[in-house]
Amino acid sequence: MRESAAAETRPYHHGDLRRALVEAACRLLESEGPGALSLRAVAREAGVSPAAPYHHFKDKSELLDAVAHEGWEKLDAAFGAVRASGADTGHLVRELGVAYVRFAQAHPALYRVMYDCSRDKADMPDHVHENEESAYSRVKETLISAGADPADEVGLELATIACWCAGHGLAEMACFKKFEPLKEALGGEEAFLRGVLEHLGVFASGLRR
Amino acid sequence: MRESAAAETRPYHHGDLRRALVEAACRLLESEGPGALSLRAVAREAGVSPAAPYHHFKDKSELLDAVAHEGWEKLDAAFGAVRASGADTGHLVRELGVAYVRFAQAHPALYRVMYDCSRDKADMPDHVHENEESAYSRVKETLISAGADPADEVGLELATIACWCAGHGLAEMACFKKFEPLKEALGGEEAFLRGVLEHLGVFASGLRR
DNA sequence: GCCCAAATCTGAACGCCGTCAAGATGCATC
DNA sequence: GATGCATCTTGACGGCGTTCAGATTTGGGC
Repeated sequence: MRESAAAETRPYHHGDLRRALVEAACRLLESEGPGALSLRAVAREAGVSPAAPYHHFKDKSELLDAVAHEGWEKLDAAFGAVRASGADTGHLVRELGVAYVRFAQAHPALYRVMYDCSRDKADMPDHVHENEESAYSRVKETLISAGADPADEVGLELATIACWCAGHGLAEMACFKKFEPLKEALGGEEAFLRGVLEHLGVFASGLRR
Repeated sequence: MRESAAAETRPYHHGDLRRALVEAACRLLESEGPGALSLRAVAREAGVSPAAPYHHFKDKSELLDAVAHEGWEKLDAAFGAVRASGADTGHLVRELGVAYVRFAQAHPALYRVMYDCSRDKADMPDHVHENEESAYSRVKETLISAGADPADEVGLELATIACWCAGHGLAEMACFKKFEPLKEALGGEEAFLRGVLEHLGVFASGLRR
């Protein structure tokens, strides 16, 4: 059994317990929510003793880091799909914003873990800093292809952060029941999201100031 | 001792244990961070047994709700101070945004509890819905006094949400070390905050579109 | 093919947590 | 002064994160 894993490092006893633990954690996260994500429960789900994870992760938080990393890569992929979908450049930034919120809504518990980890380390995950394929970099690229001046590094960075603020803020607001009447009045969630993004200005014309 | 409290309901044994517990929780939150905020630790800090809180709160989460409520009222007060400071209406919305981020930075643990509670209940706290003195309402009023059309209820609500998204997003981004070089390049945090807000469009002219 | 050191897992234990039931304590009213 | 009730304590339960000693498996050198 389990031939799909055990591909890269392949440790000793279990096949690849490290990977198995991360997958078990993601499974628990989707099915039971973030409150149910204890180290012991993950070990149980992976069919292993409560102490076993400590041979692969220093800490519970280090396991959560690995889960969060998985999440950021899924977000990267979602952004990649939007850019590959061939929407016209003028609306691409807004579409990334919508995709971001949709991701947060599709995986709310994972999204929460992602930011909890970031806050605890007072920074975004390493792979967002270094990787040119990261979701953050994709936003920056999209801003450039929408007409931003690549030479104005400061302005570009500020615009990227602004997009990120808007996306994260909207993702956290969109789940509040308080706004459901408004969503209905606008004829659905999609219209709500675009409505808020347009009122932020940046997303209206793809780029502005 | 303790004559400032014991004003409203005034229970029996302790003076006002309910209030004392909330205050103890806030104290722990400021001094030890959100990770150290256990029910038992709060009871210890308040000088009572671990089971005593259960006569005043159904749950740990109900105690946290009370702490969060305290936080939202402090935020209301901070917004009230900005509006009373007499900054000109054109920049008031941006100033509220800056004040929001400053609040989140001054009380990071409390800010986290405030939103954790909101997410758990899938909504903002009741007093934000109902109270005309709430921080949320103050943003809306400020938008009107900056020139928004009070008759366009949908547009006004969308603009208010947009402000809230921007503020919350910025508050969560501003603490990431990733952006420190940029802050230095811009000559300080204040410039960073205003820079991002301006790139969001809404805050630039107080209102747009 | 065998043995050893190292890597991996188990089992039991510690202290802390949230929560609950039963009993002690003190206030308020009659 | 006795009664009743809200309040607080004590002690217990199961679950948690973490550690450590010991059992088990593995791959590499002979």
